[in-house]
Amino acid sequence: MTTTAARTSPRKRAGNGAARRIDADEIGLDALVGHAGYAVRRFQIWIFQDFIKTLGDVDIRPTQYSVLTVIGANPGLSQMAVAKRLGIERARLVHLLDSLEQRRLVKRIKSKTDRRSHALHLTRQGETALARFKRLAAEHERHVEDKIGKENRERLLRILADFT
Amino acid sequence: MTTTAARTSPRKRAGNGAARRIDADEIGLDALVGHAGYAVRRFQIWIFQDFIKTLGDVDIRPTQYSVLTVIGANPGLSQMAVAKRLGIERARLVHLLDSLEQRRLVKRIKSKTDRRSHALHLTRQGETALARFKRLAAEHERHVEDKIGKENRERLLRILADFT
DNA sequence: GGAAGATTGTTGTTGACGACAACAATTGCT
DNA sequence: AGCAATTGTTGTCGTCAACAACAATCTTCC
Repeated sequence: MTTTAARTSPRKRAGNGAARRIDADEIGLDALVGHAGYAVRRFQIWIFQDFIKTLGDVDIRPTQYSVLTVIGANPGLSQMAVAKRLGIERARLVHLLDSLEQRRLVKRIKSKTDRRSHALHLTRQGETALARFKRLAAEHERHVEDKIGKENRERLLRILADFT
Repeated sequence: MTTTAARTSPRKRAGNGAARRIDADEIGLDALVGHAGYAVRRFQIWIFQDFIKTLGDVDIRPTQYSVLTVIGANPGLSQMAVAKRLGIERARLVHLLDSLEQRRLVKRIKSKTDRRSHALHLTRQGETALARFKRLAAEHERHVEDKIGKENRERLLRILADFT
C-alpha cells in the first residue's frame, strides 16, 4: 500500500490544461502493453470486422457461421448440445435458430426419442449455402494470413487449440 | 456452385430423431477448427472472465482498467484522445468516465487552452487504487500463463503486438 | 406406479458494448 | 465575419452474455 507502483512515468507533464496538440499515436499504453487480454481483444475486433465484411454479401455473422458449421457436421443435434459445444447460451441460440430457420437454412425437427428437444438439420439449400459460406470464410482466413503472417497464424492456432 | 464441399463427413447418421445420448464433447467442429477467429473468440471469453473474476473485489472491468491505465500514464489527455487511442467510441467513453468520476477515481478538468475539451486526471485515490488494480491485473496475467504456458503467452504477445 | 427433481426449449430482463445520428459550444480556417 | 470541423453529450438501435422464470417432458428413486 506504499507508493511503489503508483505512477509509472507519466510521459507528459500536464500542469492542468492540456498543453500542446497530441499526435494520437504517441500516447503511451503503459501497463496495457504486456496484457494478453488487451491484445487479444483488439485482434478479435479486427478479425470479426473482416469476417463480417468478407461474408457481407451473404449476410452471415461469425456466430451464425459457427452454428451452421456444427449442425452441418453433426446433423440431428439438439439445441442444448449445440449451445454447450459452442459456448452459447441456449436462450441466445433460440433467436439465432429462429433467424436461420426463417431463411430456410435450418430445420427444427421434433425428436421422437425426447419430445422436449429438437433435432437440428440443414435444409437442402442450407447445405449448398454453407458450402459457399465456407469458401468465403476461407477467403477471410487468407486475410488473416496477410495480416499476421502464415506462420504466425498457425502458431496462434496451435497455442489456442485447447479453447476450441 | 456444385456439391464439392457441401457436406464434410457428418459424423453421425441421424435418420431423424436424435438417437442416443451425445457426450457433448464428441461433437465435431468441422471447419471451425482452423479458423483463427473462433479460437480467438473462445480465448477472449476465457480471458475476460478471468480478468473480471480476479478484479472482482475491486469491481473493475477490462475497459475501465484500460481507461484508467492510459489516463494514469498520460495525465491531461482529452476524452477524444483517450477514445481514439483505445478504440472506444467517444459516446461510450462519456458513460465510462461518468462512472469512474462518481467513484472518485478520475477528474474531468476544464481545459483552458480548448474550452470544449476536458483534461483527464486521476484523483489521489485514483492513483493508489490503480496501483492496486495493476497488482491484481498482474495476478490475472499469471493465470494466463498457467493456462497457455509462459512461452506461449509471450509468443502470442509478439504476434499481436501490432494491434495494441 | 407415482412423486420429486432435473432437463429442454422458450420468453423476458438486465447490463456491457459498438455503431450512428443529432446537437450546442467552441475552435480553426480563410 | 463567416463557415467548416472538432469536442463532449445525449439518444437510439442492434449484438451479445448472464439470469430468472416457466411449461412440457424426461429421469430417478422410493
